[in-house]
Amino acid sequence: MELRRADKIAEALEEQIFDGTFADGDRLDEIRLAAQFGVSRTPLREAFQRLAQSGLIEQIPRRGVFVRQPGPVELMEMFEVMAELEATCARLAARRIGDTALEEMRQTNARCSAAVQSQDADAYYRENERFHLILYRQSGNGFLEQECLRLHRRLKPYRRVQLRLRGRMAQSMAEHEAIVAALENGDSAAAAEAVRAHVAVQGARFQDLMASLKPAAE
Amino acid sequence: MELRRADKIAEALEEQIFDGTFADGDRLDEIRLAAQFGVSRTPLREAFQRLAQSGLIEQIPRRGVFVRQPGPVELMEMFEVMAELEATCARLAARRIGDTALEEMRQTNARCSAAVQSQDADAYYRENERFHLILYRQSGNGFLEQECLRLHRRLKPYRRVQLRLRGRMAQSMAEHEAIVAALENGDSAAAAEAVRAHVAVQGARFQDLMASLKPAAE
DNA sequence: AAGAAAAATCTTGTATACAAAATGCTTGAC
DNA sequence: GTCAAGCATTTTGTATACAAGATTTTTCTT
Repeated sequence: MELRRADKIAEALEEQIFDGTFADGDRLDEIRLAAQFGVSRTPLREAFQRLAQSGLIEQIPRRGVFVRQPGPVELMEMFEVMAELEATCARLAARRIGDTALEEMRQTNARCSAAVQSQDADAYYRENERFHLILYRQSGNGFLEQECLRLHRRLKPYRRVQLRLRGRMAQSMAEHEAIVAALENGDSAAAAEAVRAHVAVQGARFQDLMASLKPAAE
Repeated sequence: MELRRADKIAEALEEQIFDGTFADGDRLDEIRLAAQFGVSRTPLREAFQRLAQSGLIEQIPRRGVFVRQPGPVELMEMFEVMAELEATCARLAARRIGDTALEEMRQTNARCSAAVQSQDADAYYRENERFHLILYRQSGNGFLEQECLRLHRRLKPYRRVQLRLRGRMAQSMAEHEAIVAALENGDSAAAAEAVRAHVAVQGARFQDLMASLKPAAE
C-alpha cells in the first residue's frame, strides 16, 4: 500500500460508516473532514477513492461523495456470495487440507466451545473468525483467500450482530464441527454444503438480520 | 464514478499493462506519464490507486508503483475463482431464470454458432461475452453479477488468447448448449457443473495458457 | 407575489509548489 | 582499488493555489 496517512484515514472513515456515525446518503465534506483529520484535501481524497472501490461510498462527479449503506437486498446478496465463496474454499480444502491445519481447526473449535460455555461472545467472535481464516487459507488458492477476506471484512459488522442472537453461538459451534468432520473425511460436497449452510443467511436469521438494520456500533 | 480524466487514464494504463507495453516489474514514472497524458501528477496518481485496487500495479510507499502481471499460479487461481463464481450464477439462475432470458441465451448461442461456421473469432468473442453477461444477470444477485463482471474484465486478455486456439470455439459452443439445456431443465447442479467445466482452465488448456504467457496484445 | 434569469458562493477537480525520504553519485579514507 | 560516508539529485507524499462546474441566493420582470 502507498500512503500511511490516507490508509489510516480510510480505515477511520470505514469505521465511522460501519458504526453508524454516517448514515446512508450522507455527504462527506472534504474540507470539513480534512480539518478534522488535520490534513489537506489530498490524502482525504485518496482515502475516498479506496472507500469508493470498496463500495462504501459513491462518488458523483462534481457533486461529492455520499455514504452508501447496503440495503436489505444488497446485504442478502453479499451474504449469498460470501456463502458461495466459503463453500468453494471448503470444497477445495477438503482435497488440499493437511493434518496440521486440521488440528489447528480442531483447536480453534475447542476454544470456540469454551467461549460458548463461558458465554464469552468476544472470545467466540475472535475464534470464529480464526476458524474462517484458516478455511480460506486451506483452499490452497491465494486469490480466493484474498477475495474471501475482502468480503469477510465488508460483512464484519453484520456478522457481529448475528452472533449476539440467543442460541446462535451454540448452533454456529455445531456447524463448525460438521465442517471439520467433512474436511477430515475429504468429502468435498459435504464440506461445501456444511459451509454454505453455516454462512448463508436464511429463514429466521434473515428476519433477525433485517430487524437489526441499520447496523449497531462495533 | 468521479473523475472523467483519471478514469480515462486508468483505462489507458490498464490497456497498456494488458497488451504488454509495460512488463512485469516495470516502474511507472508519474512525471513521465503525466507529461505523456498531458495532465498533472494529481489525476495520474488517482488512476494509480484504481489500478492498485484492481491488483494490476503495486504501490510501494516512497518507492513508486510497479506493474504486477499475474504469474501462472495466480492466473490459475483467478480462473478457478471465476469458474466458481460463474458456476454459482448458473446454480442460482437455474431456479430464477425466465423464458425471455432463456430465449435470449438461445439466440446468442445461435449467433455464436454462426460465428463458428464463418470462423469469425471476433464475432464469436463478442457473442460469447454476451452469453456470460446474461448468465451473471440471471443469477438474480446484483452483487454477484458485479463481482463476476469485475473478474471477467480482469481475465479478458487471457480469455481472448484461449479462443484463438484451434477447435476451442467449437468446443466452447457445445458447452454453451449444455449450459442452456441444464438451465431449461432447472437442474441447478448440472448447470453449475456445466459452467464450471466451461470456465475452468485444466488439462490441455492449462498448458496452452501457460504457453501463451506473457499475454499477447488485445 | 411568483417565477425566471443572473450573479455570487461554494465545492469539486486539477495544477503547482513545497517537504520529506530514498537513491545514486562523489569524495575521501584506509 | 575498494568501501563507506556525506552530499546532491530524484521522486514520492502533502499542501496550497487556481479553474470550472454546481448550487443557492438575489434581483428583476410579469
